[in-house]
Amino acid sequence: MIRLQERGTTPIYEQIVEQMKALIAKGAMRTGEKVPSVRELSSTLLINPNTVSKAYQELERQGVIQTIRGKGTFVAEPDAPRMAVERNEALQEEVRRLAVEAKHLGLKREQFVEMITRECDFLWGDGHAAD
Amino acid sequence: MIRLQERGTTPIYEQIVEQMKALIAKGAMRTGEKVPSVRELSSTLLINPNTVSKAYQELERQGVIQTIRGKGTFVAEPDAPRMAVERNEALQEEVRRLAVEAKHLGLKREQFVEMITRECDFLWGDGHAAD
DNA sequence: ATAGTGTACTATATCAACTAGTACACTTAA
DNA sequence: TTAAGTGTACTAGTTGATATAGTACACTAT
Repeated sequence: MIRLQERGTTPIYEQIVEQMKALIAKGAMRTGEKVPSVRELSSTLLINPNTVSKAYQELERQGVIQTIRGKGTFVAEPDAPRMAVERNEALQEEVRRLAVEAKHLGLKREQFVEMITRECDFLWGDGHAAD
Repeated sequence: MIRLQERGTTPIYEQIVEQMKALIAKGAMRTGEKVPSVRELSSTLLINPNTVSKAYQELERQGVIQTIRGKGTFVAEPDAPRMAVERNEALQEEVRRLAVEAKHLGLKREQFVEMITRECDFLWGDGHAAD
């Protein structure tokens, strides 16, 4: 379900955040579904419970999941993304970075756009659906 | 020319690398042009010369600039991107991350594609030129 | 009661990033 | 030759994020 990369400097809690968001975006986990408990996931990944807790707190801060004390943690409803303004600007900035990187790699405009389009097909669907 | 963000955890040397690549991709600096010396840039940005040196070494590793001992550092020719395979895979991965983030932000497919297209227009040119 | 949930807290260890200072090898020009 | 400017290498030290370990608390469900 979640695989950690030992190599590289990306923090464990960030890897959990990204992969959890990817699973939800792909539809592998759906709204209201229960995610693994802090202790369960920490024992599966052989890491400290505090590290999982930190990841879950970040996910909740972004509105991706919702925690209920004593019950557990669940996938939140996708209607109200929090910090939308700041994260939108951050997304803009990352798009710029990626385009610059693509050009330095020698990619042509069509190659880059095609790379994006392929990923969009996977996430949003192939055709031109409403969402 | 280069502006550092105090806030945030992004290392200074990485900010220099990214901004320098952006300047070159935009055409603000052209092949063969001299870039500021290590000591000059470090004194301008009020940072340690070693930090600038580290950024320049990373840029040379990526084939973006070329250093000549005793003479200075210059924008390299864009013909031979190094580490192309690894960096291409890294670019793929980042594209996935961005698409996931965009979907979590509630963006529709067309909005995301439009955001990309706008940046491509800026870097590669508006029309459908060969490059 | 008991077990399972998320959370909070202190303490500790590790490592990357950054700074400071010094020194060396090289190129260019006076 | 001398002086100034280039990139580079090295040691030493500080800071902050990351992760771990251990303990404890409040809540929920059975």
